[in-house]
Amino acid sequence: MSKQAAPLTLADVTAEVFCCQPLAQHRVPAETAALLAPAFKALGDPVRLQLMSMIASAEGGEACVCDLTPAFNLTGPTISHHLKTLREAGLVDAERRGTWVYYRARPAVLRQLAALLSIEPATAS
Amino acid sequence: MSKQAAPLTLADVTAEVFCCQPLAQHRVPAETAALLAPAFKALGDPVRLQLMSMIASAEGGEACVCDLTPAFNLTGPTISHHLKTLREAGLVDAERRGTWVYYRARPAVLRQLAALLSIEPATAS
DNA sequence: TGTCTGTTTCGACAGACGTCGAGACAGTGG
DNA sequence: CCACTGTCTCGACGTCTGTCGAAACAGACA
Repeated sequence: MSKQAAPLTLADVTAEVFCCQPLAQHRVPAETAALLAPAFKALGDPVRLQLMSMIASAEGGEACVCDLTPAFNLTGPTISHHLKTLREAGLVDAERRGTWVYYRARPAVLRQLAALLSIEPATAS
Repeated sequence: MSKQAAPLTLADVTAEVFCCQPLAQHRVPAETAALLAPAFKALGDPVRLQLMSMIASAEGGEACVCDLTPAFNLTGPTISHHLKTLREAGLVDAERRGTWVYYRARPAVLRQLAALLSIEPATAS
């Protein structure tokens, strides 16, 4: 059961725990890169980027698949596939409540990614 | 010459000009998603994430391909391919000086991406 | 000029990705 | 219990991606 072999993804990480120095200050080590790259890859599709935004900006902090799907000219299975990708990347959590499934963003993970990309205004400017 | 058809990438944008509201505050419109997704996609590979970091954190703000390549167990052409990807994503600029080619990060673009992912600490928490 | 080193382009290949249709599963309501 | 709706999984398809080796290109230097 406990597949130790699985390379450990962001989805497993509590995200508060581990930390990222800004990209431009310290070289990202290989393990960190391997951990974080899938999250960026997940955001690297226009549809998923919009999905992520719709979920993160939804009032109440969560969005129903039934609201997400009609916003695109794509079939249900395709949207579901993209949502799964976001889930596996650790960017969102899903919860079923009755008939509908709700997705909500994981702010801590987004913050980590933002911190990694952050660039301090040039020293003393 | 002026291929209007070309969908306009981040590499063309001055990056100071256009702006990104944080993902979690306003829905990212489709055009913005199409513009920014390639940048995230480019960062969505562990090798490129490390390359980006090595370039951005290099002293003098630039890194030589000759320093980048030996840091990976990959062939020269492969590294060159990844650097091209970063270039086309608008994340880095390249300049040839004599024998060597130097890459430097485009901080404005990184800042844009960071701003997009940034999450304000929950209002009054 | 010719040769050498550093970098990129080209062509090829296996594997991953985005999309779809069909079907399976979950919950609600008759 | 059965039908209906919402969501996900499965299998398939064409395309894109990461990697390589071979070859082309660019500068430096003898």
